[in-house]
Amino acid sequence: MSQSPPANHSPTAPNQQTDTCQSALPTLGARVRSRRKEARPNEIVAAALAEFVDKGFAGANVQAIAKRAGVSKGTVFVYFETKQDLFKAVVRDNIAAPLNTWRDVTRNYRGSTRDLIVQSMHQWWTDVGSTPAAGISKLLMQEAANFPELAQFYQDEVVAPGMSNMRDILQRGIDLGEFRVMDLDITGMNLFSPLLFLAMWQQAMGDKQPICGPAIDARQFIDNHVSLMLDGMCHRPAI
Amino acid sequence: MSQSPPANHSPTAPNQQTDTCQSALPTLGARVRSRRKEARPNEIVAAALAEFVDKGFAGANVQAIAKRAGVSKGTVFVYFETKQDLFKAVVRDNIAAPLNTWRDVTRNYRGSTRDLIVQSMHQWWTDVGSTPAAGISKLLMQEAANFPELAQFYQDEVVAPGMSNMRDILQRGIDLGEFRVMDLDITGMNLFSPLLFLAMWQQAMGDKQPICGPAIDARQFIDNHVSLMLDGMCHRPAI
DNA sequence: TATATTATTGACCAATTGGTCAATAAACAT
DNA sequence: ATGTTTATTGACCAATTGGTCAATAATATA
Repeated sequence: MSQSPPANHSPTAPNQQTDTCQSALPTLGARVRSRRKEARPNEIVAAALAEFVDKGFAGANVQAIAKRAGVSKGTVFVYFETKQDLFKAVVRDNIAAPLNTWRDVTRNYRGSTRDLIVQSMHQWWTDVGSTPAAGISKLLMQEAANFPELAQFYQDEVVAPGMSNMRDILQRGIDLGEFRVMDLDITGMNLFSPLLFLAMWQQAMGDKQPICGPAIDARQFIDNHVSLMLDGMCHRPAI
Repeated sequence: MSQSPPANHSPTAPNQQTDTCQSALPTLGARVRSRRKEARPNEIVAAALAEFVDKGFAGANVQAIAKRAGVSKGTVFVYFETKQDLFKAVVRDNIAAPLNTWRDVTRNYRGSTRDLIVQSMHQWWTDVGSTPAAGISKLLMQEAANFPELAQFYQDEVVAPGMSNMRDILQRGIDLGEFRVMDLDITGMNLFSPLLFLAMWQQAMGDKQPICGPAIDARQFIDNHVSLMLDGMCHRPAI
């Protein structure tokens, strides 16, 4: 599209705002244009993550992303064909890495399954739940309907492996005689969903303005949750 | 499509798309314009709920809302000053009602607290979690940062009363000697957050395309969750 | 130093869309 | 029938924004 008779410039020239870049750090003497082909994609994706998590896909502004990344809008479209492609790159780049290291905890664990669950959850919180990457969950929850292929990707790359890990943990507890027999899928979700919820909640209400009532302490939340899920709320004598 | 320089209009008249209404049911012989001042606001809010939940605030299109409501875009702006005002009306109108009837269950209950929890959760799922109103939670999770006053409103009108209800239930269980002593706030969130998560999850992945792996059965999910939270996963003899 | 290469830019375009308002037609009054 | 009121409409405007591309300046090369 666009026939663009550009010639020298602005032949018609009415009123038009310009897309000024205004790099983040135009300090005196600093190079005005820097050429760093290798670094750009990651910087742009990082900037885009923040903007998308903040505003959602439709609300995100490409120029704002460019500004955050310290480049012009044109540069963004050099490295990513469209806004949608950039969005997909953001999702893909931010969900793959942490999951594998998380699963390794399960495989190499020696102690009781109770301790494994506690440690596994704290680890997930440290590596994912408390990081900007947790915003991806919030984001996909909103945009899943508009990006079915991304939802599928998330399902395959995050949800399925995550649930598989939870099943492994529960099965280990059953095999070792610690836990009673139960439905592994449902119980896995019951066990893990409060963490996902807390992550999304803090993304939405958390460190911004003090919107939410009392801030929730993640460590206390997790410990209390595990205690309830393993021992229950009812009075019962220890075995 | 179609510049339509119709009749006397368009003095300047360049190329311009028209905002056609195209009412949902223009069946033959039907009145083309109907005047129903009283019914409009509710119809528009209902249509807007669906659109906002689907697309988010920024992604929602006022004309699409108007079409869903069977009116023209102009009519929407007769009843609501701006898109933001409409959004606020949607939130306000869809969260107040169900909560009160939900709390009544707690007040009037005679049986065991265990049964109260089970019934209360199933009731919430029926009245809220499984209805379009649950989309509000998903929506606010995304837009809270951009609408701090709405987030505060949600906090005051939904979160605080909801947590208060959970505290009442847990305290009842403790007073009746059913439950051990625990932190009411944290435990309340631990107990309820899986339901909220499931509601948002099904809003995002649920009945649309079969994106998600296996569909989650809410009844089974709730029953399993309550069983875990009250009795725990560990082997223990009944008291 | 001079020349070739290319990463980066920003003015520009085209399409979308929140919001306006004079014209219109459905109800009501006489 | 005739006139008055007003709920509804849709053409229109103005601002925003995803996306383009010829010009530009930072490198590499000769």
